[in-house]
Amino acid sequence: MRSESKKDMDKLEEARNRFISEIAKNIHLYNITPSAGRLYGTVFFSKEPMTLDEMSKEMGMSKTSMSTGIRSLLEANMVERVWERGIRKDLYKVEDDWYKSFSNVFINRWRNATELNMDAIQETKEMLHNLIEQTEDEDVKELAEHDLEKLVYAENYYNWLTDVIALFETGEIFDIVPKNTEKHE
Amino acid sequence: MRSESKKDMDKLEEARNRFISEIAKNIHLYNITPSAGRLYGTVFFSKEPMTLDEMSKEMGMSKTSMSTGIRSLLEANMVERVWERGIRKDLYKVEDDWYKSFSNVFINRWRNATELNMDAIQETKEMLHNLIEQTEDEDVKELAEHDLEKLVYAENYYNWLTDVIALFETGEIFDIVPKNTEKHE
DNA sequence: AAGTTTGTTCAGTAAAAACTGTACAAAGTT
DNA sequence: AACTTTGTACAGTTTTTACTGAACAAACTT
Repeated sequence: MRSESKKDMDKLEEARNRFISEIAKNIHLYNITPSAGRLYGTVFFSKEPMTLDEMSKEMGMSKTSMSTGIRSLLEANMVERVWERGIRKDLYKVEDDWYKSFSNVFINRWRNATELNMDAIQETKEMLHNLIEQTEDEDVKELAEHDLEKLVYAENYYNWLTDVIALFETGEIFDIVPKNTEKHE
Repeated sequence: MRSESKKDMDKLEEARNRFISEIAKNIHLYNITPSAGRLYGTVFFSKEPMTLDEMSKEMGMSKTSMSTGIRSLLEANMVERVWERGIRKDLYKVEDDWYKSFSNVFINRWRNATELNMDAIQETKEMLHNLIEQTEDEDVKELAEHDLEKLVYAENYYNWLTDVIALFETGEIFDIVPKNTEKHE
């Protein structure tokens, strides 16, 4: 290999690294660690699907870390496992529909939180209703009623959020904001 | 105070705690620590705006933690400072427009990440263009061109995301998904 | 001006999370 | 059946993050 090519290959690495580092910095929005973010970037630029061993070598990190990193990326639907005839090792490539990746993450995370919060609201409301019914302490009663109002507000908010999430779930969002946006003029 | 009232007050605390604990569990979606989430819940149920000292006492944590916790909530627009005549201490209450809170968090976090990523894409593209122009290594050239294609795709995706974010920024989202949703039937 | 009250900075500590190497189980190869 | 290869569980270590108390600065009170 000529030293010239070597230098050019380094420049390519450098360019890729500029983008990978930025991904690593912002990936926490997907609840993914920076190093799993670098892993994502590495697989993103790879021409072929990668094995855990290749990732390990490329990243200079343990295979164990690759395994856990890839799993978190898989769970976020940002990476997928692919099969290739004659290859025993697991192969991974990035999910190539980024719109889908984003939607998946957005939906899963917010819907999950929303459901749990709504359950909590229902339970709390019930506890407060019971308390109001049985208490003889007027102050407590008043406080509980005040709390109930706040919870009803919260409930409405979560209903709204559920509807927003549904935009992404149904794909309706792509009617509102079309996918094939060309570069803004 | 009668022992009966004491027990009822405990029950109120218990009910509130059910909701507060759930918030604490899911607040990481806003990049906020669980304990700052509990703090939010505490202020949420308080009838009056609270001081740092009151929070400290209520939460059984240091005032320093209250200070940093409140700051993170302030930055997320989830809490606001209020003024009351004759009171020297800083008073805080929860931002009572949750739709606004959500939008703020959503907008700030995603727009910021999107801008940084788009900057990185521009820079990386430039680096790759330069490399393609000057390299004599055909393999490197091919790889760089391949990378460029991927970056163009990413660019389109971020344009789309920018438009989605704009729905929330402009408030257009409330035309699409109306706020005053009554409880789903 | 001296004395308080109040919030924050900072250094040290405690708790949590990320990473590694070893050991092992499952599946493939001989 | 013995041997390899491959991915993951687990225990220990390192790194990062959260929390605290002491010291301090700014603003208010006397």
